[in-house]
Amino acid sequence: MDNNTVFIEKLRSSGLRPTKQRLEICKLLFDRKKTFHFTINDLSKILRDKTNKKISLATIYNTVHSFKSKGYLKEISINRDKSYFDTNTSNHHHFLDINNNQLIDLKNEDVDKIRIKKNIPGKKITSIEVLVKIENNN
Amino acid sequence: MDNNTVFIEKLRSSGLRPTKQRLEICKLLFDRKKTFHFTINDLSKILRDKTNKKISLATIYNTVHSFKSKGYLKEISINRDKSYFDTNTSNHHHFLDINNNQLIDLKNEDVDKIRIKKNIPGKKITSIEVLVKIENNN
DNA sequence: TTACCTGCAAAGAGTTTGCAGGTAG
DNA sequence: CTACCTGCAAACTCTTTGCAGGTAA
Repeated sequence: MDNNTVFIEKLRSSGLRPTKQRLEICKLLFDRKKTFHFTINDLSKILRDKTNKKISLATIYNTVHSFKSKGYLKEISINRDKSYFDTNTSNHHHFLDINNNQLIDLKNEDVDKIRIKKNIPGKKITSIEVLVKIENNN
Repeated sequence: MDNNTVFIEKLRSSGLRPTKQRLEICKLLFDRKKTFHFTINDLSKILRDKTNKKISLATIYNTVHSFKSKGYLKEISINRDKSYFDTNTSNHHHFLDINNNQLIDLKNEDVDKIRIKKNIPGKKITSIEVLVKIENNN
């Protein structure tokens, strides 16, 4: 199964038709070995540089949000300036370098298992996210 | 030393003159036993209800931000819709109830000490924040 | 009196939405 | 052919800023 088929499948399963623009987005997001952290604005700029034409924000937003709903992308809340997305959808934590606002994945084995000793009646835990802020040593 | 004196001191040490409006804000933020989590919008509404007049957003923003810089308030990033602030400025973690977007403090002893086994050369860790998302059990 | 503050309204940034023409199925 | 998609621009939300009159010291 080649990449293009995979992308079309990803789009269809997210309830989206495979269009030229969306396939470009897929290529950028999913055709890579390493995790990719990005904002909508990053994505828009990279797409413009790569394809030499503008893919409209409406398209980028609807595609990214559909992927997020389907679980193909994860949203990370690190500040309220922008939304950050992560192509690594597994459970994992992050470093945030506050000197350049860059996210770095922490593998699960890099963090001891976290045990929460408090329980809220009637509620269950759905996720545990650790954000480790780092800065230059100087 | 009565509360008012404390508030005036807090304002002055944050580089702000004690004005009627700012003292109202102090009363709301610091005259309480339990931690208070709020957004600027919450604060604005509560102040309007309490004092029966509108304290302008400009005043609320500049006061809250000065308190934050001085370390009297802490900002918490949980999503990009709004900025959340916390009157508990000690190191601690949070539950986020995703059914009602409510924050609940986790005392330090409720979470095992977190050890990060990965090291980024040239960088040092400045903080470790855990966000535990919870939802209704049903 | 002087520097700072307040309230208002306008400006900004990121995101979302409505619409008219275009494309996948 | 129909439903969905694209690009554009306008609308929205939260936050920040500029300004003119007001207030603390």
